[in-house]
Amino acid sequence: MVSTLKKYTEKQESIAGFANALAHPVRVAILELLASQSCCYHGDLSEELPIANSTLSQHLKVLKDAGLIQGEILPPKTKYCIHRQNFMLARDLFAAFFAMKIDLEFNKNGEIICS
Amino acid sequence: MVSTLKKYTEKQESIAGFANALAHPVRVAILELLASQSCCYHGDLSEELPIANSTLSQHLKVLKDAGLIQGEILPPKTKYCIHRQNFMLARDLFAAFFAMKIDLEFNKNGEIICS
DNA sequence: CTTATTGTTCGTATATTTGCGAACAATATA
DNA sequence: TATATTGTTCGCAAATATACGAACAATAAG
Repeated sequence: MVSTLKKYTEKQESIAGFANALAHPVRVAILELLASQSCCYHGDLSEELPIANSTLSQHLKVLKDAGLIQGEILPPKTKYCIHRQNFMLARDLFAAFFAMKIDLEFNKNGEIICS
Repeated sequence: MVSTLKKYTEKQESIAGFANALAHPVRVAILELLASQSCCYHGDLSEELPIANSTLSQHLKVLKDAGLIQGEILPPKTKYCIHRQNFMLARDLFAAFFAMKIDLEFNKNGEIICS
């Protein structure tokens, strides 16, 4: 890696990364389940979700790689929890992003007035 | 379509859909540019972003299909704006999602205590 | 009518995502 | 040691996503 030419800001990359982790409904569901129960075992999640066990493992890996959850192997079970600090980081990033000022002006027909 | 068996809730699907639109840094950048200038023409965006024109069109289509922006053809130019209502809807969905209660308990070693 | 301007769509190539079953790993138990 | 339990990883297939240049469409300008 000679030169790391950054095309986007760290923040943009971070938002995109977290968004990517949330870009599948089952992963949203997983996070909601983890949050509602504080912690969950793979087996608990498996019972609630309409996907194969191996597929669940993959989605959990995506969430883990994104930093939104953490896993702990307690053989023969595996315990997953929300990664509180990163989850809050994601929350703040999205909040800041969506707080962008959107100053649109409309004419009396409801059409947007552009400069 | 005989039966529409829903595997996930509407909200989960919506969050995943909006997240998918934000899952690429250039699309985050596009929204930031659109917000900062209220409106933008394709050409304005093209100058700011490190991608080919045709690629930009595709990303704009993703954002449009997700409902986050709206486009208006004013030949020979095309004007894009943030879709204010849907943008705010996305903001609220994410805010509600991230507002989930995460009640984790920790022991004195900083390890998470699970039920 | 020809040419220039501005974007979109098409065709193509490559990479990533998603999903599943089978095989495997690690431990506990009989 | 054999067996059961719990998940992960592997291998494969199908679908999507990403990117680009070329071709195209629509209008304005010469």
